[in-house]
Amino acid sequence: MIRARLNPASHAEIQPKKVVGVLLPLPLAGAYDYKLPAGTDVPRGTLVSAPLGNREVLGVVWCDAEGTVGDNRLKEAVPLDGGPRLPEKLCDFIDWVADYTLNPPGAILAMALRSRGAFDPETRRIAYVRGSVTPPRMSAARVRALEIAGDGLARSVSGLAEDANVSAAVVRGLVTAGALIPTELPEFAPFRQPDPSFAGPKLGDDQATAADALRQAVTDTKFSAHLLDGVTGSGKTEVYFEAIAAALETGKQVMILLPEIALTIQFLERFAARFGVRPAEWHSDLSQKERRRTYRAVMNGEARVIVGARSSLFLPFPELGLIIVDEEHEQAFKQQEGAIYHARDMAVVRARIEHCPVVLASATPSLESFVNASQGRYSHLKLTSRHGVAEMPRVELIDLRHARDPVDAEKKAQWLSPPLRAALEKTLAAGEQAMLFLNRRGYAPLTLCEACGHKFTCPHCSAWLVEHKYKRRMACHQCGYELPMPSSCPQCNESGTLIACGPGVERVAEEFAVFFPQARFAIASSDILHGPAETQAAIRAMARREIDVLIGTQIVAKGHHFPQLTLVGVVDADLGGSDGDVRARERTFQLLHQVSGRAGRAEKPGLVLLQTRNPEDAVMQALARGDRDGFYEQERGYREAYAAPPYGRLAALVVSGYDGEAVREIARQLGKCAPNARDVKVWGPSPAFYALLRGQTRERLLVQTAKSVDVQAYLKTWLAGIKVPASVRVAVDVDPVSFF
DNA sequence: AGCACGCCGACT
DNA sequence: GTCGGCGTGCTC
Repeated sequence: MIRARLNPASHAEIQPKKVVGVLLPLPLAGAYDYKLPAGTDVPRGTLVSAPLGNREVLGVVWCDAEGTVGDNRLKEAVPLDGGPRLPEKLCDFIDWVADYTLNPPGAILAMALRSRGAFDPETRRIAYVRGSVTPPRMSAARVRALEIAGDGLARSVSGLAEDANVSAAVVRGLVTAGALIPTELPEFAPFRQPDPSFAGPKLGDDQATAADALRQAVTDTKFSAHLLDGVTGSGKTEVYFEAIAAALETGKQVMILLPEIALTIQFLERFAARFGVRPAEWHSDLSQKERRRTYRAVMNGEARVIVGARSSLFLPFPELGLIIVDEEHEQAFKQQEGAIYHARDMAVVRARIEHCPVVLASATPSLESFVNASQGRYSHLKLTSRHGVAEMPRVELIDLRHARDPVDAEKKAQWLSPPLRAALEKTLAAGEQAMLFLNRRGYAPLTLCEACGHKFTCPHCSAWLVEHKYKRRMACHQCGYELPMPSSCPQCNESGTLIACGPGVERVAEEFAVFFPQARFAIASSDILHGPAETQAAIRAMARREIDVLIGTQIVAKGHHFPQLTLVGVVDADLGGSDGDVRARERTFQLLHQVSGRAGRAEKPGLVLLQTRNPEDAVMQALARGDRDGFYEQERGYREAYAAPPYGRLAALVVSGYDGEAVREIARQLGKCAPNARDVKVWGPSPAFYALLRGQTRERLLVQTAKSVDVQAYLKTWLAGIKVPASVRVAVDVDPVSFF
């Protein structure tokens, strides 16, 4: 890091050096006091280079000096060259998130500074153009290189070598000979600007109404929150594109949050079709260089629209005018590692701080957003009709308790019931496509030995090993532990005694192939399709009708449009039904609703068959009746009755560490020393769902309070009363969404 | 997060 | 006798 020294004027020493609080991107309790160079003062947000121990770290001028450390011990922090500064509203946001999540502010700051070298001075690229000299000795390679360079474009040595299909040595030789002349280019190519009027929208009536409301909200330049609530295929994206257009027209920046990177690829295309260029991206897969480029472009305002994962929340937008959270109900928005936060909720907070609107879009909103909208805190923009002529699919339940094969059936099916098979047959005969959905990777979730009862479990996690027939291995889905598929039982050494229990997508596919040997099918799950490119290829194969049936997990649940897909079969609709999680029912509904939305998106009507053992269950009934709002109302009622969120607050403490006894001891102590307070209940400790995860023992405590209680204050008091050894970690999860 | 300081096993 | 394992603790 470069320390810029100001000119040491002779009387500078006389002036007292100003002392300020500097926040370092480290999990320290608070800001550290540093002196500033004599005669200087800089505002909050200014980036400095600060000596810490024997090294020099990046820091941010944050607050007034605390004065708790003696003046003689204070070191000097030097503002970076060029005076780069984080926007003050970002600093406010970081403080807010730190307070809310009970994390040290430095840990949150670290998330906002996740681009190494973002503040280093910009370098220049050397590129070469054709000069007037032609060297006396010309080879075929030289001729080719100079011919290519003759177009006037400036190229790097390697760039020209590649374009002309010559070696880099040839190019370097031409440089030495003076035939190529060096020029300087900016370090990065500039971002191309999205054009709000590139391709005007074609909106239906309710889309236009919603779009107008959002355009208005953007031009109001004040905080507002909007639930953009529309069934699958109703065109939510086109609607919020209009809000984006409005933001671009008024010179504001836009942040778009998507739950996972896999979805960004097709999003970029849609965006480009509307605005002429792809938006800038921000996610963990970016290279060092791309991060630096994008971070700088956001900070200097060159990047107008950023689409990204939850970490985009902490980018230094100087003039943010709109935040979009698409698929706002998705659990992937909840960061579970390190600082635990919910990106959707924090997006609302950032919008409040930035005085700009935030749009939460979903076909199946989170109950929290649904309640906020119905109570008027958010505007509720409903899109009711599907695009064009498509209608919502018919949903029917198959009661697995009765829909069995006759005992003497020749081929006895285990996972595909007779009604589902009949529907598949009919669909295939009509030349249409089908999808089978099972949210479980691999062949079988449990393998056991018939002879001795041995169950295959992960040595590092309290989880079963899942057989993957395709890879011929057993794998732990929690930590990635794998072993080759054994042929005999490791406990009793018997061979041929291992039996697969329960279905995974691979097993459903195997059964499907037995019944439909002519049908072309593909399995789509994250361990078979490696990365977005392969996923995209499978989706394309389906769209081109090279496949009749797609058998997949979550990854096929959203965002794809297959006009010929008229049947969706859900192999196990009860999966993940009742694990004591307040949100389990909501999640089942959301997932199945989303999967159902894949059927019948063009002019052909769709049919969805849900195989269940609980057809009376409210979730199944609501899905079958297509009564989404009825389900939400009922769910809202439960939450209210039990003072569950959003009618009460929850926070979890997760105690973890490799020393199981130490973990349980700290958890016990925490349970004992929980302060008594009005409207606060503490549950536990009890082992977490995965009591062992990646070798670490995990215990959980749950705090449930009335809405009026200051949970953060309660937790602070509680945690202050206990000394935790370094080998044990206590993570605070405010507003937990899962109980794993 | 680094990096140092500090107590217990296999090496020149 | 030392080099070095990573547990614990501090950095304005």
